[in-house]
Amino acid sequence: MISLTPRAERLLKALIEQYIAEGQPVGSRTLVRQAGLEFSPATVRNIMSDLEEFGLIRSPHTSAGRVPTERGYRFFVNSLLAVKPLYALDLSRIEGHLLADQDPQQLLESASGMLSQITKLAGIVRVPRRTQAGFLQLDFLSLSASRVLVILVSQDGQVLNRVIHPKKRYSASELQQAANIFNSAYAGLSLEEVKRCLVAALERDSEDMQQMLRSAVEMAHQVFTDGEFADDPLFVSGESNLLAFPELSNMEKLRQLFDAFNAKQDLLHLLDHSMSSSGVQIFIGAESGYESLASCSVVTAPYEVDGKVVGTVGVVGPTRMSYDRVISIVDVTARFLGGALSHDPADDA
Amino acid sequence: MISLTPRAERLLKALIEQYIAEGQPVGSRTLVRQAGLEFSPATVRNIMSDLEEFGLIRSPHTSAGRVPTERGYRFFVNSLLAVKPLYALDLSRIEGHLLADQDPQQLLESASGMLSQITKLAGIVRVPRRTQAGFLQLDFLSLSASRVLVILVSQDGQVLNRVIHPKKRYSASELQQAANIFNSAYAGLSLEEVKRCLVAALERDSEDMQQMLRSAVEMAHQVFTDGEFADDPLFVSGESNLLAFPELSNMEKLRQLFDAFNAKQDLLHLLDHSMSSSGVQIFIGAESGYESLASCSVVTAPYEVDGKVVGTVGVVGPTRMSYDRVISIVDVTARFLGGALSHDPADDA
DNA sequence: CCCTGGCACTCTCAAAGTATGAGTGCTAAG
DNA sequence: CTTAGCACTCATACTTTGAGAGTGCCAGGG
Repeated sequence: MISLTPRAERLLKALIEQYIAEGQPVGSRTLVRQAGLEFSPATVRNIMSDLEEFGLIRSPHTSAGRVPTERGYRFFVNSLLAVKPLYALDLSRIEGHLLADQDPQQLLESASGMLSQITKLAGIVRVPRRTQAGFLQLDFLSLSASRVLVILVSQDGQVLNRVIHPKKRYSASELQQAANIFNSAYAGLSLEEVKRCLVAALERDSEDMQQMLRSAVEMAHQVFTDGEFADDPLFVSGESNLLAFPELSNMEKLRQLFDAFNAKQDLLHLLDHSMSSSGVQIFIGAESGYESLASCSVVTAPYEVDGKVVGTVGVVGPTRMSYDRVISIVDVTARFLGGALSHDPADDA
Repeated sequence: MISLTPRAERLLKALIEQYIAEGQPVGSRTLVRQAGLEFSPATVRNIMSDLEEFGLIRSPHTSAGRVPTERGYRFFVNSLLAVKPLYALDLSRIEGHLLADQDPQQLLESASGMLSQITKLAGIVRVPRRTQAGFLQLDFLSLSASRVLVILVSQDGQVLNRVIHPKKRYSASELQQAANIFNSAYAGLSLEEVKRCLVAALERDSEDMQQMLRSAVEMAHQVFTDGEFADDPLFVSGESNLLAFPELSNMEKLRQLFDAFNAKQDLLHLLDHSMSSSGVQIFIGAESGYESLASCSVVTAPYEVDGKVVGTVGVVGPTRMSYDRVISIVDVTARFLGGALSHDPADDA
């Protein structure tokens, strides 16, 4: 554990705040002037020297001021940061955006857009995992002789659809019948449970199973396997905000970063990981463990629907970001979003 | 109309091809050497001088070679370009990508991804307008007391869903009944016709209309108005490919460009416009009419499903792109995509 | 009349030199 | 422990210089 004198802490805090605000390496004199410190630049230099030994700050080169290291940011965030309450303006903006429309998908998407607008960074929202949602209805629709459209609806209003190609051909009424079987058999279960039941049904000896039921199971199983959970479960917006930061103007890295936004793989892992703990989480630079997010920080917070954590909202930006402001915004957004998505018993009061 | 001597045309062609290949202003000597011309650099300079007067090429500065202007590219594309047949490799790659899966949404998305991969530019695909698709089924599902999930399925397998908030509360069976009314009344119509019918039904005096039917009409109408056609009708991919082009490394412009990709508004207009004419269309630089696409070119081709133009595929890149190659690729992609989406009578042969 | 070699000229780019200023580390005195 | 002072370092900006690429124009030759 790093332990610093109160003075050193104060200095580090001032330095990081100054650097976050200006983006330039900050020197001893500037720091004294700007932070109104009651000791001299020389003293500041001595303290800075200590901080540098701790690995909290570093000089980009011999005679430029100091810049926080990732470790410095981490210490700052852990020990020095006083999260300010949000301005009423921001609060009302968040609330306004999240109440505008109630369609879950739209809500999630607009949450992402809102995050990027307010923070001027990239906003990300992890869509609730379908596995946890409750099963509501399954539909089979015949599109052509060999193509059947399967529509799966969960209780929270999410709709998943996929075209499958069953080996055998089915009439419209057969399809209807199959759907009915499922809808009565699986009513009220979670999608995860439904999936388990399907696998179990498949493994059971099928001799005594109605031919129809068996086909239905096979069809439904096709829906549940293969890529089902990868169905665009992530909203990203405001990537272009990141182009404004000079520290990210390295084309090579920028490209990596944008590829990561497109592939979504890394981000998904990160968000899923963040979903397991509660409250705001912050990944500074390499802490995220993803090459593509080097020199970026990610601030996330899981959100709860009806008391259960189902997804995560977050923000991606350069390590030099206003952590206090971003943290509040992400935190509040997660709360509001959860609230807006929850099934209030007094639903339409 | 610009008319050039054959020699000047040949020279312009060589110059533009050289510039497209290298990205550097091309001088008289390089041109002679590279294109194997049988006259001297001095002669080339004289001709270049003429071409410059025509506004087909220009010098970035006094002593750099010449660079094509937009007008030059336009002339090149119109009169000089010999579209090469595609390499078998590319052909098979396109075909492979577009046959991999048959789900229409996935197909469109993978077409966009494939375009960006093969051209190393940004790929865009305009999703078929729902208005033209045939109506297949409508479903009302009650999510909670005041929220009803409406699922609309078109004959091509597209699924549209939206949550509405009817004023009155309905039981599950009432909802079912309403859906039945629609499904029988509107079977086989196009969505556009369905919409017209709904509006007409609303305007008709409702005294003699069953209360239930009336509510159903109102509900369905809610689905069809408000944002329905704006439902993400555009796939964009490979934006990050554009980061690799030095001519687009101006952060300000880059940002504009990426915002255009996100907002999708300008692109949509452009693609819709391109849908009205047939065959490959090319917008060079300012020709597109959109500020954000300045110094970019867009190559598009509409695709047909069952003989009707329903959407557009395209590619966005810097004005300096391999038009011949890109044109073939976009053209072929449009054809394959249309084919893959069409309902072959021998559907599952 | 068109082509070509030659030549002066222009302009960018890169390298090298120079000044400047911000900032440091160290030391010695308070 | 703090502070003032001083020598030192180094990035940055500016200038100079030379090289190289390329042009425009002219005058001679087919």
